[in-house]
Amino acid sequence: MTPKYANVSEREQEPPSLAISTVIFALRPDPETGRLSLWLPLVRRIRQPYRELWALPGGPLRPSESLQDAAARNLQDTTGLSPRYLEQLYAFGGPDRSPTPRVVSIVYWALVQPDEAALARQDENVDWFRADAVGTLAFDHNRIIDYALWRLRNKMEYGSIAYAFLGATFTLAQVREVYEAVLGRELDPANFRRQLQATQDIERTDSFLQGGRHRPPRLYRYTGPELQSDAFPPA
Amino acid sequence: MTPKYANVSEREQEPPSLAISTVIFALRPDPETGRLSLWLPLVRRIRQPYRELWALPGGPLRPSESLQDAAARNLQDTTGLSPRYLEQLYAFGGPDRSPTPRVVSIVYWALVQPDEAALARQDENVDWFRADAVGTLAFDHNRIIDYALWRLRNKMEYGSIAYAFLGATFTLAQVREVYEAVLGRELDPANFRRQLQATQDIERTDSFLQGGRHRPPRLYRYTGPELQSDAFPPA
DNA sequence: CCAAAAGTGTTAAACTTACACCCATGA
DNA sequence: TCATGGGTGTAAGTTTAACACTTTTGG
Repeated sequence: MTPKYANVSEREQEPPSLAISTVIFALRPDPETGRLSLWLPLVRRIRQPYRELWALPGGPLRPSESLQDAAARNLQDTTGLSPRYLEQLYAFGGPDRSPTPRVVSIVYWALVQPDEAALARQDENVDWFRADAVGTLAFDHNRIIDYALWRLRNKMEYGSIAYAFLGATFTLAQVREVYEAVLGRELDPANFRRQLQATQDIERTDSFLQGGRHRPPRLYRYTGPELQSDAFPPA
Repeated sequence: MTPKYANVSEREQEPPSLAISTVIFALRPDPETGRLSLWLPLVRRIRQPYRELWALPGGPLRPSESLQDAAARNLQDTTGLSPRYLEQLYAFGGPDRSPTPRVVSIVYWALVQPDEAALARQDENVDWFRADAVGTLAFDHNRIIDYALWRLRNKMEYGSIAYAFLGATFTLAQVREVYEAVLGRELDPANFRRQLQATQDIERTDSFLQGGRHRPPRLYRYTGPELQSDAFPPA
């Protein structure tokens, strides 16, 4: 048993404060290659510490809102989007992750659909970056993003989160593109399509996506369990 | 956008306080059937709210310790054991999980080896319970335990955490017993043994476990990646 | 008609699963 | 020597993975 306070200076420290941050992922085509890739919004810090550096969107927890609600609000404020998927990532709280007053951050990660062009919400202090090229960020935020990426890829391996990136209907090739963008490797179209169809999570519609350069692919609809639903993990 | 404060009473609330709690799992033989089952220690609350009810061990975060360290200390204090495995579980922070002042709890889960008989550390206010029969606990602690169990079983499916329950050497049948106790179903000994041997995580020793009633089984040693290592997930 | 993506078929290899069987020991 | 858990063998069923092949559209 250690004594209640190791020394006087500790006794006089304030209790650590709490903040909520969010890693928001969206897929958008790379302006150069045209292939889908992962992007996320960052905000520029306007005060010390780390003033002028980019950081994850975040803020304090309000008295009456749940952790999840705080994260969702966060996301709404910085992107204007509603999350299709929102889940707690991790609580970061090392005594040295922030200079001076200690901050414990509970971090959420979210997936949003980009097509709503709301990606356009950029200004001097909010911008989107490729997930694999964010530069040096404030605090331990690079580490946080790495972890979020790891978790995203993990979930992808055996999950239905892919649909959180897509609209109400989609082609099987689009689902494959999502997987390829997130996992960073190519997948066999033939086998992939069969694996998808083997899960009961999607259902074919009678529509086809017109306007492509070749044979129009059939559209499908997600019918599996509620994505993200709410508050709690058992995903 | 919601207004900054919904009403005056909210403005006057204190910021939520932070606590660390720990779900500590150990395997011990059931006093009746003799088969291994999951147990965890709980502490009796000595103050309101929920006075006299059993609850997860926990306490405040000290100024200079990391979240992980706080959880480890917690565990040391209540069981006298060091965790072989300790990982963050989830942060619980609904505005209504505790009457009156709001508390955000960052919960860890741990696996310990029971053989050190330190299970004996029981007194009026600390006792061990079967994980599937804890009764009604304080706060949302039943829910937390359910989630910890879910996560444990999940990790078990494709992981090497099983070894965290065992000593330096063990028989393959012991590993199987761990799996059976946690997953709650029987496994084919023949196939299970082969699957274990197929992973590179264990290595055979030249010793055999003597004293059984039948043919002495060979002892093995874990040689895979550090269990639990520290601070961070990428398990 | 041609290029290219959509979509189907086929087969070898890998991995599960179930269960028969032999082995070695304490009693 | 027998009962029992330790340990090996094996064959059917299922899943994965690679890739050839047919279909349908826009140009």
